[in-house]
Amino acid sequence: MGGSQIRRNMPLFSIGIVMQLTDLTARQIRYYEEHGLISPARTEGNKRLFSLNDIDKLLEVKDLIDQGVNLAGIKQIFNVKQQQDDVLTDEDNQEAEKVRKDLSDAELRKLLRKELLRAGRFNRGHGNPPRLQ
Amino acid sequence: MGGSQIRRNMPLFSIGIVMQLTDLTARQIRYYEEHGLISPARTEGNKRLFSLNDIDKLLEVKDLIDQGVNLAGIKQIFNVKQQQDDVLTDEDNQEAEKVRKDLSDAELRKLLRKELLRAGRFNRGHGNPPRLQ
DNA sequence: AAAACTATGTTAGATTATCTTACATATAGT
DNA sequence: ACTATATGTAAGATAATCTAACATAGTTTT
Repeated sequence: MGGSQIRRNMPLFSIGIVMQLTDLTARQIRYYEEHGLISPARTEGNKRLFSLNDIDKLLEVKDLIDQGVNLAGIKQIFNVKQQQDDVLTDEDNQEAEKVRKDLSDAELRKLLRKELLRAGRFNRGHGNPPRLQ
Repeated sequence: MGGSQIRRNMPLFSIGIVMQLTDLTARQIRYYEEHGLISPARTEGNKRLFSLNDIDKLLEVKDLIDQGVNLAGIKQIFNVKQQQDDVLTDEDNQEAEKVRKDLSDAELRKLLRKELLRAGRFNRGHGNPPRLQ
C-alpha cells in the first residue's frame, strides 16, 4: 500500500455529497455497501465518510448496472481487479512506492486537488470519465 | 477559465472534515468567514460546504497567523493576490500565463513569508515572536 | 403461475453534526 | 487602563444521516 493509495482512501465526503457526485440515491449507496462493494469509513458518530476510491467504485457500479450487470457480477469484477492491483503493487514498485510514501502533509492538498481533477478515468482501461460537476 | 477552476471551487467538504484537514476549530473557521476571508457555499439547510480553494485559503490564514499577521493584514494580502489573479486572467495569454501563475503562487508565499519575517523583527512587540530556528 | 429473489423506494423514529447567538476571556494594541 | 482582537464555550434549534422495517416492480427459479 503506497502513500497515494492512502490518500485516495482518505475519508472525506459525506453521503450527501457522494449522492450529488454519483447521482445515486442514499438507498443505493447503502445497499451497495451492505453487499460489500464499498466499505466507507465512519465518523465517531457513525456517519459514513467516503474516499475518492469509494466514489470511483460507486461510479463504476453505476456504469456496470447501466450495462445490465447485477451486483453479483460487479462483485466478481471488483475481485478480479483487486487481484490485479495486488499483483501490480507487490511486484516491482518498491522504490516508487517509497517515494510516494514520503509525501509531506503540505503536498497533500495539491495531491487531493489533482486527484479531483483527474477523478474519473479508472486506471485500468475502460473509460467513462464521470463528470464531477 | 478552464474546467479546473470549477473543480477547485466545487463545494464538497463539511466543516468537520475541514477542521481535520486544517487543524482549525469550527469557531476559527466561522470567524474567518465572518470577516470575509472565505465564503463557503451552503447546503439547502444552511450547512457550510467548503471547496479546495477554501481549504487552501484557510491553510494560508493559519500560516500567516502563525507568523503574527492579524486578520486585517491577511485580508489585505488576499486582496493583493486577488488583484494579481485578475490581471493575469484578463491578460489573454491564458495558456502560458497559467503556468507562470502556478509558479508565482508558490513563490509568492515564500516571498511574503520572508518579508513578513523581516518586518516582524523590526516592530517586535508581541510575546510570541516568530520562531527563528 | 406461483414463489422467491433483486434492487430500489419510502417512512418513521433516533442520533449526530452543524447552525446561530450570546457571553466569557486572554492577549495585543492604543 | 481601556479597547479591540481572536478564540473558547454553552444552549437551543434544525439539518443530515442512521437503522430498521415494510412496500414493490422486475426478474429468476421452481
